[in-house]
Amino acid sequence: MAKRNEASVREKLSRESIVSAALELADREGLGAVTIRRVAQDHHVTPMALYWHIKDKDELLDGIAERLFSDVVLPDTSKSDWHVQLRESLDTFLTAVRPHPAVAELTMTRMLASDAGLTVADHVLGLLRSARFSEEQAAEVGSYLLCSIITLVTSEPGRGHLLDKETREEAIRGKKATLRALSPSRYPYVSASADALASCADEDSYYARGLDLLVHGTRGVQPK
Amino acid sequence: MAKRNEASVREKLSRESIVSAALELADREGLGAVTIRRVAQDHHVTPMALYWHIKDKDELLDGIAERLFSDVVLPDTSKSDWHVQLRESLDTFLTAVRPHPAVAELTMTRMLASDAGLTVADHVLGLLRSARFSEEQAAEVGSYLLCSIITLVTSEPGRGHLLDKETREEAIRGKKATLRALSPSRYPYVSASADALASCADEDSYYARGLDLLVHGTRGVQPK
DNA sequence: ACCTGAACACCGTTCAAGT
DNA sequence: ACCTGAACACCGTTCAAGT
Repeated sequence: MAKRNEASVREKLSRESIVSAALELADREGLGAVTIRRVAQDHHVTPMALYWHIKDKDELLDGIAERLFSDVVLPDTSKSDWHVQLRESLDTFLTAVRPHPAVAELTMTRMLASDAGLTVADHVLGLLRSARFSEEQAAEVGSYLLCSIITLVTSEPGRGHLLDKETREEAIRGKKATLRALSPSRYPYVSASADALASCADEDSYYARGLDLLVHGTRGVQPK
Repeated sequence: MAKRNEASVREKLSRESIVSAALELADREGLGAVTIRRVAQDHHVTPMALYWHIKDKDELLDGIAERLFSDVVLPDTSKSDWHVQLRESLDTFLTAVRPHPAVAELTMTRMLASDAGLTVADHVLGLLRSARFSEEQAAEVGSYLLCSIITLVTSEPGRGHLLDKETREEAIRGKKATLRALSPSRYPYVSASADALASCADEDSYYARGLDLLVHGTRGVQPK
């Protein structure tokens, strides 16, 4: 077997293979690198070839978002309290999204545009309805909660959409330096928290606290 | 006085006037319409003229984000409980951002990149420190809270980044129809909440509940 | 100091044409 | 059914040149 580069290993052109290539590209080089022309290159094909399989670039982005949603493995509805189940469900969504921070934002506007996304949304809405939220309240809170999970990922300190490890650490060092150089009299709290603002010391506790905040918050606005 | 169109009314070229033009353009036609070339047109000037006043497009976006932060009027530190003050502070940020939903997302990654943004962040961090959050916890929770305010705006149901009123209402009607057409057996809760998922019935209560959720959530993760 | 003209290396997309 | 070639209307940005 001859050595093959990643491009030549691409399977036959199809909607699925196009989405896969785009997702991998985004994971490696960021969403900005995802270009009709670049994805076509990965398949050794002209840009226009893609248009046989997808309507336009937006449909490609739809496909990526759908991929993330279909990675969510919803827990079985159990006998636990609704807020325990809610935490589990949000956690599984988080687990699906965390490996793909560069494309996470795509899911925010596309939750109701695919079967996979609808399934996740319906599940969360169901839990909220079981906690006496009205149809309207469940809709607003539910979609906000899912978007907030995305925000947790995209706003994680130290995630500057930078991809390769060295560049990222270099950027974090720079950010720390900048923040530490700030006037402690003008920005006492920011300069005191400089390191933590530049990069997340412990990802797991960051995400755990984020989930706790959202679930506690939801309980706080529970009707009745 | 002769009638003048909006373009001819533009003042002399400067960093500030460029940012103003870009912000107005984004408010009218969305962030995608903000282009070096379009902003230059508004000033009756060639695209390259802008590069005398700004380094590149990213600096222009920085300027827009800074504008939003400088619209925030932070409340005086009062004798209220920290969580009451937190709610007030988040609310003033929300008030500053709500008129500019199309550019709200720009502030998420630029909070610590301008004096105005740093001032807001420092204020929130201070409140959290007063509630026994550690430097690290305050950093993570504080920046997440501010980002969550943005998310509240950008994920408001019915905000499809669409600008003119008729097009937007047409889009909402379409969205409602699509969601209502969904199989009630597969997606019982989504179809029951179809209308509320497509558009926000009462913006003020939506935002009030969002703020409540975040403040309750923060209290829920308060140390000790 | 401030702006222009021409050019470069990119985009997404259409449309007629090939097989 | 599936892909190509050429073209169009856009981008951001550089660089030498003008005033």
